[in-house]
Amino acid sequence: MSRNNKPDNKPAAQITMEDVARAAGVSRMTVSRALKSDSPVSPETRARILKIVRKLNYVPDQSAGTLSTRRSGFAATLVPSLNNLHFAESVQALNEQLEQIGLQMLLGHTGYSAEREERLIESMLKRRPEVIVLPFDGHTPRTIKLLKQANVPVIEQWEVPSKPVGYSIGFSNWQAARKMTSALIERGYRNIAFVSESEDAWTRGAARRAGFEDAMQSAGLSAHRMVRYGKPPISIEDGYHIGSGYKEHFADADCIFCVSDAPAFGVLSALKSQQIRVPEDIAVVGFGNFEVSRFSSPTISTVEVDARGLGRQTGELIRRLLVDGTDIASVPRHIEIDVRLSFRESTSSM
Amino acid sequence: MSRNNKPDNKPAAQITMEDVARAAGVSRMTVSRALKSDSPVSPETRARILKIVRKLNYVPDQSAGTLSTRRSGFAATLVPSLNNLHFAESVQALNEQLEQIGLQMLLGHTGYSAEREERLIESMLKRRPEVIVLPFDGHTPRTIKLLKQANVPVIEQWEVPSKPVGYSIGFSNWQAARKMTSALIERGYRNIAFVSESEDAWTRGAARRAGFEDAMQSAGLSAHRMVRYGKPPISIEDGYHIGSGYKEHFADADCIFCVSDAPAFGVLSALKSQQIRVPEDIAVVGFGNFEVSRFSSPTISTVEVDARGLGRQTGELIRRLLVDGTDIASVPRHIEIDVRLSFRESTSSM
DNA sequence: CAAAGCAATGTTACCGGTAACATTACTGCG
DNA sequence: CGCAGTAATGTTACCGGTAACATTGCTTTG
Repeated sequence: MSRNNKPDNKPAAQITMEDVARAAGVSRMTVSRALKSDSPVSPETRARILKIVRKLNYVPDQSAGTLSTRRSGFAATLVPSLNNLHFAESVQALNEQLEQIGLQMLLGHTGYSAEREERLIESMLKRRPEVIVLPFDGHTPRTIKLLKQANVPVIEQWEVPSKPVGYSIGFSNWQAARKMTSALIERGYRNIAFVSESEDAWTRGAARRAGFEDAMQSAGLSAHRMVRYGKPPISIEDGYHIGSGYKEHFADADCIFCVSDAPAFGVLSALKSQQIRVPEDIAVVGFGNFEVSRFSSPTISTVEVDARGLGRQTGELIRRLLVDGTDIASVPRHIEIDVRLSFRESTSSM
Repeated sequence: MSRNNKPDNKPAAQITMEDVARAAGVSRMTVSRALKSDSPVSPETRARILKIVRKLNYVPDQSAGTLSTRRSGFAATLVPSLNNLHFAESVQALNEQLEQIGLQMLLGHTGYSAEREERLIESMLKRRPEVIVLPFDGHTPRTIKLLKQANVPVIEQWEVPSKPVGYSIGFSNWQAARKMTSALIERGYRNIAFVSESEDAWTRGAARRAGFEDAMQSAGLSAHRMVRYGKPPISIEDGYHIGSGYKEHFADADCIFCVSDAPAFGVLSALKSQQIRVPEDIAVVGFGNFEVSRFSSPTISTVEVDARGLGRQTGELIRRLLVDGTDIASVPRHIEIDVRLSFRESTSSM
């Protein structure tokens, strides 16, 4: 039992299926079958093999399996950043679904850069993922080519793509911001300022800003109160900095609409430290329904987005595409995530 | 050029190295060499091959490479949860380092469960990771056996392991909490309450609680004011709930030490809504230096922990172990992350 | 000028699994 | 009783790369 025939004292050779087969007195193939629950192996043989597998702590090498079956078991997943609870939560929810399907997530973050995205995709394609999940922020032409050539389902998240590569799941940030802006106008606000990142050419933030502008202009109001500061993802601290420039930016404004709850909280904090009352002197509005917006004082009005739900639904979509015997043609190309306006203490109730 | 000999109209065959070799009129091996920058290939041949590679959009299949070289290029990474900015940030920082080294992260979250951790490790071992990074929260016996048998560097993060499997990086949560508690006592607080999760048997929260208890007892004070609520990771909302029970839990306390900044913010928020003044009526202290604790009002005293730094240093450790020609024996088995006490407005300055 | 050295490329075998087909030993049935 | 049918297992080849060694044609050197 404790013999050691092989004199290879180099890299402490891994146990292979061959070792298990030898110990069980069967062929490799039978071991392979014993490990697949639906294959025809006699119960006794299977039991014997599984016992040996456990004893030797044998762990199959999936690279070899992948090579043969041409199924990698990988789901390539990109997010803009993990440094944002929304993305982190959606990744976590997606990961839980993937585990159930038996897929391993390959994670990367684009850092809001289309070039980084391209590099990441290229490097992940080497792993032959069975599905590719990525944020829609606009892609480089080469990225699009790579995605198409990969020949696997592509799922774009968060924003509704103008020209979808494959499937998509999310909501129109433009419309959501427009809706919130219109609701604010309806509540009597006229001089609304908008706070967003300074470099958001490709992000959802830009779509929100455009939605804000459209709503203002449609109502005959000016959308010139624009504050751009901080790199995405814009932080509480960035918001605090912006809020500290109240006199400069917001002296004649009656409401500050922020591109996300993080800067909204920061703005709020800065206003309080200047004794400016919210919502009496000025209203503050966020986007995303981060936990902090529900427990700040005053609580922050915001656009509620269900990030966990988005991750979960992405997982369900993948299941339908890869696992279930679904007729692929019947799977919807786009899944709309609904958003809700939530008015809290940081805006007056009229 | 556009011939299609193979009649396999099933899975739209991927382009392989053979295809490139044929197009370039060389052998597979030469193509393989042309793609490795340090291999001896004539400049002209390499240029010709690379041109074809680009034209065909050839992407090598890394499973095949892995099988042959026995190097997977994977770094298995586990975190308790992504739903916590600390972990999310450390993962992001680690990922940035891994990319530079050319490693792909395999991510999983344990959900604070040792059984889930075991399952995840088993499944990741199938990918033959070159390094395994995981939180130290205590492991199942089988997990430890699997880790040792994997025969690759194991790095335990966040807490200093009692019996390290391999390398470790982090700090003693026990000592950090003890230090903060002692400092609070020194500042005159006597009736300090401690807020933590209800099910933290294996988490760093338990270590912090023990450190608190030890400091209190060493000072001859009672550590009986314990509030346990919420599942890890304890949230702002959990903190709010706890803070709402002020009369019940904290009527005779002069300070509330929370296991993390999230519940501290929630507690603070609940106290304010009950017109209880912080720090005049009672002090509030957190742990972790989350961004929110620097911008709440009052700002929250806390234990500063550099999560990004921990992730980055983990990456550097991996580089030393796998890439650099370092003498492995010279690599330290443990890297201590230093923590700092940060006193802000939520505690009186004495 | 022969022998040695070297740069560039090719050949063969193998990594560790699984698909596909082959074989073997039973079982049931006309 | 012989043959078809089936369950259990074995054999062979292959997935797509790369390690290791072989080969080829020059150049260098004593």
